[in-house]
Amino acid sequence: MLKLDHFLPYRLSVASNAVSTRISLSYRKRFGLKIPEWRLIAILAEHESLTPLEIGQAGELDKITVSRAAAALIERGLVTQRRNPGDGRSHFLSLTNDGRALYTEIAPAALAMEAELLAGFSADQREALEVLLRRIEAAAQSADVGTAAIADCQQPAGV
Amino acid sequence: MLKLDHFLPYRLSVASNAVSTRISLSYRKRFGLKIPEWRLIAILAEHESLTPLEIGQAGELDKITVSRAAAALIERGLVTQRRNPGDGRSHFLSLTNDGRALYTEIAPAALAMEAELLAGFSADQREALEVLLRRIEAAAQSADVGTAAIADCQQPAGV
DNA sequence: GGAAGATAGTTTCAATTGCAACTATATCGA
DNA sequence: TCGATATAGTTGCAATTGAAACTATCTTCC
Repeated sequence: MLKLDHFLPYRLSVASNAVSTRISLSYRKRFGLKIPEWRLIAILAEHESLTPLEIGQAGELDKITVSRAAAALIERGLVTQRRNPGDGRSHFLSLTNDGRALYTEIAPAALAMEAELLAGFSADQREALEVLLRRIEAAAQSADVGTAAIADCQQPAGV
Repeated sequence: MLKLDHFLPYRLSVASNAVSTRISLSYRKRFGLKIPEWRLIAILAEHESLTPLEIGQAGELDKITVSRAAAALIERGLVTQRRNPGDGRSHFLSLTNDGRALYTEIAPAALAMEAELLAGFSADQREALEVLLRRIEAAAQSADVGTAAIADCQQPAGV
């Protein structure tokens, strides 16, 4: 019989919510960033210049979320827009100097938080955890396709 | 430097969202249940009769969520309320026969879904995953306390 | 070269969610 | 025993979120 307490989707959700709540609080309080905004900054920090579509693909964000996060960050002067010469519907986003400066502040804090969460885990355990999470994700997504053919599916945000 | 793709909170969130989305879709389509409603049913199936407060503690649901889920389930005749002789502010909730019948339909489906997600995982791996998730959850929550003393804190739902 | 359909991104509207305020009951202390 | 405070649960309101509709541009095909 099913025991909720040992049910994987439940445990996964509880763990993820605990982590998200903790991090979200911290980003918001210290930097005034919501999670999708932070995620957008992290992606741009790694990729220099991307279109909203590419950002969505890189960070599992739906296009609405990217659009709103980008608007907020542009407003704050952390991100800039450039025309995309190859496609007039689109545009490139990149970090401003201020955006980059903020990132160099946040990144260490984020890594410290991660370290705190993983304190006491061996390198092997960390590696194993990542692998397991990726496999579960893949299984859930492939199952999605079988369940309901969702073409332009929106995905919820998170950390 | 931080790589989002290998950042634990990110991976955890992405995996959890993938699973939640998949399951949520399935529960809603097949049984007309939202996630907190399903969770409430699962808890009552294991505990016979509980107050909303106890349900919240058992299932990491905040009191508002329990209240609304219970109202919806009572409306559908899947759950009943009984006075709590020991405390007039509170009441006991339990499954009706219909509720129990629904549970016996859903539980196997839920377990099948879990099995699908964990297909190819060894028993050791499953065990390890659960342990890791619990430890991360505990770490995130103990950190919470340090960050902001939140007494009657609300928690987001999930699967 | 222009109509038909596809795609990038934004906006609008409805549903969900959470906080804060509220009601009702219980407990504590003088 | 009664006033003050705490607790269980609900409700109102504001903020967040997502689906669908919309605008603008691009591509295809006649």
